[in-house]
Parts: sequence; C-alpha cells; structure tokens
Amino acid sequence: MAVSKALRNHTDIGAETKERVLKRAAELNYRIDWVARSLVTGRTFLVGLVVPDLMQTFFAEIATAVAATLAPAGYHVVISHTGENAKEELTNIEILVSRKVDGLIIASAQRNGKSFEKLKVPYVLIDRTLPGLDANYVGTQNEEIGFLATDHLIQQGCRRIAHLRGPKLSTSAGRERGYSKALEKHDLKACKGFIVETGHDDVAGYTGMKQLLALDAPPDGVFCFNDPVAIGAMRAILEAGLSVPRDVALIGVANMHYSDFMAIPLSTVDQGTSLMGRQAAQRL
Amino acid sequence: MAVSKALRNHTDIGAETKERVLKRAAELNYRIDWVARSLVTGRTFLVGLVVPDLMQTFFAEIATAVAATLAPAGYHVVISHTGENAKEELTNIEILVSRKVDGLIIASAQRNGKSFEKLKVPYVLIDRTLPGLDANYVGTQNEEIGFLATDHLIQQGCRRIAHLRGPKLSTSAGRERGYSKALEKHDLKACKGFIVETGHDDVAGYTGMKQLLALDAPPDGVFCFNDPVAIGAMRAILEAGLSVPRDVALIGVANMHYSDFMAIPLSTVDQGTSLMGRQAAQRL
DNA sequence: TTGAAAGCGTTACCAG
DNA sequence: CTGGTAACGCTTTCAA
Repeated sequence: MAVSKALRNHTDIGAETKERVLKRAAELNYRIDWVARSLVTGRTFLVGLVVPDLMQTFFAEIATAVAATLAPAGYHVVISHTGENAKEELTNIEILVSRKVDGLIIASAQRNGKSFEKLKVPYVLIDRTLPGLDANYVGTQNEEIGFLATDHLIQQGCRRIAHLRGPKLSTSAGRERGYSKALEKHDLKACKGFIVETGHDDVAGYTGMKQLLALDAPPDGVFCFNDPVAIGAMRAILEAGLSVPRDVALIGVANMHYSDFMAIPLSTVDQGTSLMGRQAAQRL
Repeated sequence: MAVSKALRNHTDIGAETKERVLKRAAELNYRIDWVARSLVTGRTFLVGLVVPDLMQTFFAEIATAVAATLAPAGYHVVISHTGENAKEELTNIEILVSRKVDGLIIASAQRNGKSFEKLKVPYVLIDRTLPGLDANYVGTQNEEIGFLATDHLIQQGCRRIAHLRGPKLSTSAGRERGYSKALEKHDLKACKGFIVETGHDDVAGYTGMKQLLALDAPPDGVFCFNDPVAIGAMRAILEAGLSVPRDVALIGVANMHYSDFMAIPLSTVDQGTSLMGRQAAQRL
C-alpha cells in the first residue's frame, strides 16, 4: 500500500517512505500496469472513436483533433471504422464497451437513436445527429452551410441551382433545408430533378452531375454536399465540354486541403472540422 | 469454470452444460470483461500506432490500412502522435507498453535505434528505418522513387534539376540517393545549392523553392520530397511570375488525392501507402 | 467432463 | 502516517 500511495502522490504517506519507494521504483524501472489498475478502478482512460471511414480527410481531421485534445488528460483513442454500416457500428460499439472504454465519440451511421438508448457508457455524437435521441452532440449548423453556399451561387448570378445532396444523413438533410431556404429568399425554386441523392465521394459526384447534365434544362449552379462530390461533379462538367464556372458554377463544403490549388478554383464553405473534434472531446 | 469454457468454445465441456450456460448468458446480456481477461492472459488485442501526425494524409492512410487489416483478427488500434518529436515518441511508446499493447507499429522520429533495443514488445517500423537497428521494417524503395522521379524530369527535357529533399529522415536520404544516381546516369550533376533540406509540408516547399529561385541560375526541374512540398513549390514559382512546367517542372511523391485535378498537373510517384500499412500489420 | 483453488497487479477499505 | 486484507473478473492448473 505504501508503494501504491507513493507512486500516486497520495497525501497519506511520509516524505521519507515516499522517497524510498520512488528510489527503488526507479532502480527497478517500474512501470505501472494499466490493465491491473483498470480492473480495480473501472477506468481505462481509453476513448473509442467510431467513424465510418478514416480515409476521408474529414474524419482523419476529427480523429487528430480528438486524440490531441484527449492526450494531455492521459486518454488514448481507440479507432474503429464501420464503413457506413449501421449493424457493424453496433457490433463495434459493443466490443469497445466490453473493452471498458471510458467514453465514445460516434459519427453514427444509424437511421435512428433506438440502439443508443441503452448505451451505458458516456458518449458524444459528432457530425451527425440521430432522430429521436436526446444525446450530447457536436456538429456544424448544416442549415446555415446550405444557406450560405446556395446564397453565394445566387450572388454569382446563378438562377437554376441544383443540389447534389449526398447520402441520407442528418448533415445532408440540414444542408438541403438551407438550400431550399436560400432559394425561397430569392424567389427561386428547385426544378424537378434538381435535388439528387448521391454518395459522399467524387465518384458519387460524377454520377450525380451526369444525371443533372442529362436534364432538358441543366442547372447553371450546383451546391455539392462536400468537396469530393464537387470534384467529381467538376470532372463530369469538363468531360461534357462545358466550363466551370461559366456554364456551371460549383460550391462544396470543406473536406479537403489545397482546394485553392484546383484547376478551377472551387468555392467551399468551411465547417471547422478540427474545432468539432476538439469540442466533442472536451464535452466527453 | 464451466461458464468460462462454454463461452470460449472449449472442448472440455458437455453439450448440455454449454447450452445451458449460453442460454443464461444471453438472458443476462453477458459481455466478457476484456480488462479482466487481459490481466490474466497478458494479451490486450490492442496495437499501438505511433505516427508523427495523423493530419498528413499519408499517415491517415496508413492508420486506416493498419486498422482494417487488424480488425478481422480482433485487434484494435490505439493511436498516438508524436509531432515528429523523438522524446515525446519515447514517452508515448512507454505509456503504450504500460497499457500492455500486444505490439507497436512505429513511424519513428528517432535519429537512431538506440532507444528501441530494449523494447520488449513486438514492433514493426513503418515508412522510416532507423540506422543501426535490425528491426522488422516495411517501407518503400525510396532510392527507386528518387531515381524514377528524377529520371522522369530528365526525360521531360530538364537539365538543371534541384531537389527539395524534405526533413532528415531515412526516406529522404534514400530519395536523395536515387536523385543523385539518376543525374549521374545522364552525366548531369547537382549545382551548388540545388539540394535543399526542407520540412514535409507546403510551407516548407514554398520556402525551399524561394531559396532555389534566388540562385543565380535557378533549376528548370525540381524533385520534391512529397506532394505537399511540391504544392508549396508551385506556389512560389507562380508567385515569381514563372510557369509550371515550362519554366520549372515539378514532381512529387504521392501523399495526396486528387493531384490530377491541380491547376497544373503535378507529376507524382505512387508509393502504395495502404499496401505499406497492410503489410506492416500482417508482419506484426 | 466438471469445478475448487490460486493468482494476474492493482487499489479501496479500515484498523493500528 | 502505515500497511494488512480483500476484491476487481477472469483463466490456468489440477484433482475429482
């Protein structure tokens, strides 16, 4: 017990005893066994980060910010990707819980919050909310993003504005609302087929844009779910022999770096990704 | 004991007993406590990934590949960044060891292998070797990268080829050797001041390139340590009112996506990053 | 095939 | 201030 107390700087220990312990610990190159400590304290100082895919720079940036924020407090991050698969996400969370993580930060792929109601570990949702779940959440004001982006296109003179809205997520729903509000404000409206559901990557953007270009009267401006989608859209436009932004203007949402070095300057709305990660970690 | 055996599918257990145990476990929603199991087995099924900075897409890609490869075997990845700081790297490794990780994958910032000699946990070095250390290592043939890149510039007609060689790492040393070999092969040589030590990001590339442009006879081609450095170099060249690749041709090494959408097509050598991550994980 | 006993390395509790 | 005892939840060992 004297050893345990000395090493943890407990007050209940005489200066001399403490010094003796510390000296001997150094001699033996003693390092605490975190597994044993965790077993008795019930804390692991491990936080699970559950994201769809670390390859997307968006989530990589979140992971970095979370890890950096947690590190000074002695926490480590265990990563777990789910590939946008709701079922696998649940399995992964269960495993993390049985590993006794102290908390979870989740960018969820669930359709609703049902499965999280019985979750006994503290958790914070990041980026995406879950309908019908009153949980801690850190994210961007997606409606405002959508509004700003669409408004920007209108300012640039676009009148027929389409929306590659990304996958079925709370984020895309918010952005779409903002898109609609901006159009409304300027007495414009989305023509039929102007809102296209896509994936989140450049391939999805490419496909979606082709669909838009095939319309009888294609758009002259497109608000894209994120930058990769915008890049894919750009490829489709250029391939069709059209010009960006003369024929079709594009705007995305910041998920990549160096977008200012693109062949065609790509307008983008910054969503403060690292800040999101930092705040989620702090909240947790 | 019957319970423990039943849950682990041990052979030493009667079918009926096993079924009874499984049934009751399901009723109670029993989940194994990994901390307790780890304490007795000595295994955590945790692997530490020690990298300088997850923000660089290069390391994010490695992290993804490592985690994806390890997951099917039940391993999870604990991340730890060191910010290219050798001392902090050592501290982090010690903490991971006291957390009883089963193994480590390390992109090291050490100058030599001294500190790793007494490391008792299995580990694999990734991306960077350490002088004087006979360790498991997975990386790219950097000399070949340097040769290919430089040779490419020569094929394009460049004759005065400089090298923004990046930071002091085994990777940059290899690439520089390849650069020199390619020059030699074509009876060219690096003029004085043509090899500039830089950091690894675009800011470093920008500064380094400015230095090259200030020379009496600036280069007409530059082999850059990686893509971010090349992007920074590009900015410096354009700012100087010169053209890429007419006045100065550039080539980088693949650390980013979408480089084919850059304003000026940036030549790049692919280094198979995910493959590296996968193989390091398998080796471990 | 079953299960009792010991122990993994630590900390909580409490009596001295 | 000091330190003995029990316990955390599991697996290994070994006897029945």
